[in-house]
Amino acid sequence: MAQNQTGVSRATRQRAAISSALEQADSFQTAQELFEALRLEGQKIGLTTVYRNLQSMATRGEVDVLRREDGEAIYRRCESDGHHHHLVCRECGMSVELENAEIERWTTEVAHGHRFSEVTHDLVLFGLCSKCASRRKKQ
Amino acid sequence: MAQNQTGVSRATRQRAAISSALEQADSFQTAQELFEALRLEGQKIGLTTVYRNLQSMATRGEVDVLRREDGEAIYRRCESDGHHHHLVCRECGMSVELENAEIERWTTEVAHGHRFSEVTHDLVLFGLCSKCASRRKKQ
DNA sequence: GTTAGTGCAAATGATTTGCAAACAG
DNA sequence: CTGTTTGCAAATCATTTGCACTAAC
Repeated sequence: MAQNQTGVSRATRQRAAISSALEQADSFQTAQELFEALRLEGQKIGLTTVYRNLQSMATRGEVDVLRREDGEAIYRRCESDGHHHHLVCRECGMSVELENAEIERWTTEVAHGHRFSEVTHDLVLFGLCSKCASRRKKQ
Repeated sequence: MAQNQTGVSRATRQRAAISSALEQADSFQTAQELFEALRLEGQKIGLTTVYRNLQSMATRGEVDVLRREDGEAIYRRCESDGHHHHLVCRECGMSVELENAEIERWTTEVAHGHRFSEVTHDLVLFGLCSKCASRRKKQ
């Protein structure tokens, strides 16, 4: 958890590699997958470093974190900066960013109505993208 | 995963105890918490049994399963039988069941629009219930 | 009696942590 | 130089699995 005391953050080769890998990906992926991808592309990096950087990036809001149906965390660098939702392929992780102001309104209203405070919400749609669906048929 | 071959299911003391504990609870709780609660009330039961029963109950739709923000699974026997959403206190697990037909419509529409199939969705609101909020202020 | 269900101990798998070495500024 | 970041190995922690035993029906 403890990052550092000065609040300064250094530009390391590893962090750059992780950032770059995230930029290119259009899918949500697990820390382990990201780690393997980086190793395959020849990067020298440790799994721990991947976890630590993803965590700090998530804290800074630089990446989005979701939970797969099995509970494993998946990460993605999204296009839109603000709050939004996702439609995610449960097979390949490919995802689409979604927005719906109506839902935002409703959740706020409901939260207040039940006297809840500090409410956040997450809406995730898991399904099978068309690519994965047709790949399945063939086999 | 493999349950049994006949499809028959036996009424055991342990399953009854779990069911009863779930009936009484108005909160989502982890398997471990449920296990401890059962032990405290004097039940002789194993943690594995709790996990296995929760799993089969979830499969049969007898309990709802959610993921806490840290990824841990939480369970609850809900009032409404059909599909619904939840407002959950992140401190005590207390929860409210929610329904919103508009969201159902929208998610289906969006899923189709992006050519996704077999789409399921989950909307969870995590917050602080009024009890936990006031408990916090006092301390 | 048979077979489903239980429970312990051990295995698994993701994520975290301790700590010494490597590196950025 | 000085403090941050890394990376390995070891520790955690939830969850699952193997297997011998117990208990439904």
